[in-house]
Amino acid sequence: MPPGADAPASPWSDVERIAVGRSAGGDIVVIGLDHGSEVARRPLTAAEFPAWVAQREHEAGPRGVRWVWPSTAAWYPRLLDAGVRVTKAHDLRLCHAILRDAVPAATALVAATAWDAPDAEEGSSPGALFDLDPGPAAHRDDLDGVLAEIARQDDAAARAVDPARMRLLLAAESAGSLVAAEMRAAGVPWSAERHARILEETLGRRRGDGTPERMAELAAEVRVRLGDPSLAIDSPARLLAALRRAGIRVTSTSRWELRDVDHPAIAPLLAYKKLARLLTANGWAWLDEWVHDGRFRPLYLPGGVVTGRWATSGGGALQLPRRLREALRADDGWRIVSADVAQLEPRVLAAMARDTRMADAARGRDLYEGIVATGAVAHRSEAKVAMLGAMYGATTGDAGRLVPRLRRAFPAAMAAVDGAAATGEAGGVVSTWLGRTSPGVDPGWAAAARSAGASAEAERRVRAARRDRGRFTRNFIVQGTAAEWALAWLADLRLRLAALPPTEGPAAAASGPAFARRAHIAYFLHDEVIVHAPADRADEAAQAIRDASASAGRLLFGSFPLDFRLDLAIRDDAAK
DNA sequence: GGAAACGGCGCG
DNA sequence: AAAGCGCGCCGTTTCC
Repeated sequence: MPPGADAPASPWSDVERIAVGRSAGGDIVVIGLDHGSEVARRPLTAAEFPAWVAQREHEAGPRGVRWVWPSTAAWYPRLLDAGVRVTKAHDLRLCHAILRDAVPAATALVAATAWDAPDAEEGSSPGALFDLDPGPAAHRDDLDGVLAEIARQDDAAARAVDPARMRLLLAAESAGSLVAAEMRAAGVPWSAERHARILEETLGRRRGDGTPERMAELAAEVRVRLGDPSLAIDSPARLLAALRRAGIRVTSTSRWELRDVDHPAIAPLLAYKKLARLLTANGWAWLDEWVHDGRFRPLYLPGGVVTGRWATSGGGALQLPRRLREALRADDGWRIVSADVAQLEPRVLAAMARDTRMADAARGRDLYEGIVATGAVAHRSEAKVAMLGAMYGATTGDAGRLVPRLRRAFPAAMAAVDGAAATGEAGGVVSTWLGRTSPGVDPGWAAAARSAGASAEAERRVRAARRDRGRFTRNFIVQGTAAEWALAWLADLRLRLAALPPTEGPAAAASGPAFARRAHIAYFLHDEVIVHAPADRADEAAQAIRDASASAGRLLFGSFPLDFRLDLAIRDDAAK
């Protein structure tokens, strides 16, 4: 069944496409791609480009324009810096990667190697003195190359297993690239003062040597209680040796193993590790490096994870400790509107597997409570551990014991993940709902499989590798489809927010010219979004988040009767 | 002396 | 020492 066979037309389809590249002389060149386009091939200087884009968007009206460019990361920031946003894009680099893997028949894509290179690092900007080789990322800008790649991708999308779904995926991935660039431009509103206060409350003041007081005290305590005055507590190997000398039988120094040990050194050690983690990951050095003018500006990498999830580069934006979220504060006269999806992955699994029993369990309530209500398990915590176990491939422990109950209660959903695992174990490729494919097996796989009988050890390794891969493909279809839902959510949300009128209240100057007066997405973490909204637009922004989640569900899964519930809050930081 | 691997832990 | 997926980043250790 096509996605949303009975769903509204994609909000991302049927718009004017304009290709963007560079001439041999280095000028920016734009050219309309549609039959009879009014946009003839036209050179523009870098100075002219933003205004021309803005004018074209204006003329196109609410549907906007789809800008087909080599990479959003390379082209969009300069528009945003000029205060210009675009409606839609097609990111050739990101879409190349998807199509290359998902449509093996499109052999022309496999050969087009310049499109496989990552975007140039921000630091090594083009034009850096002595930089003789501009790198593959720059070669991609050549307009003739751009047009050739567009032709290859159009052809490949048409040959996809399901062209409609694939085009949706390409549009969603590209929309994600716009959101990523916009979030970087606007930044996460971050109070360095709050952050520093949390650090000092938790770690203590910094001593002369830079070590925080509280950490130094805890380290000293550990040394005393282990009877090892010179212990290098930050070295796992030495710490392990010291623990064993003290008669503590552990095989590693990780928290989950130390947790159960009864010894006076353990409590201060665990406390120390907790503080050390905060200091090294998000301490004063992080604050100095990453927060400026009240904003944290991470570099997001859409499609950076095999499943289609985003990654980040630098700053660890996707690993911010929960307790530091207190430092995420709205500007004066603005609000933080935050929303996260309740049980996104199980819901996505229910929808993609067309499991109406699981959808019934999920509708209008906490999905885990719904599972309890079916009688499959007795408690919410069991439902959760069983569900996670089903999606991750647990075989032992509580999860392994509970998964069979889910298999009986929700055969359709479980058949989907079990089938994906079986395909993976056999060396096959699986795909998400919209058609992103899992990586194939590496060349060593077949050779290893042949050697399976060679020895008991080889046999064991091959079996383990098969099971590992099965767990990966099992999870891939769920995590990857959840990432697609989230992209659809973001894509729809950014257009809804862009349609809200600008505030008449105070501007958020640090969010840059494109967003200083408008509600904008400030943070995204797999199944959670934070919007920075002017106070007079906060309610509308919250509604936009809800509406976008409903749209995303319809876009991917049509009328399949399942809701995606949100936990949503509008926070007034001034009131706290 | 720098790159890569490792142990550990933060997030979903 | 992980049973059970996907990441990034830190400090230490090891390798070249």
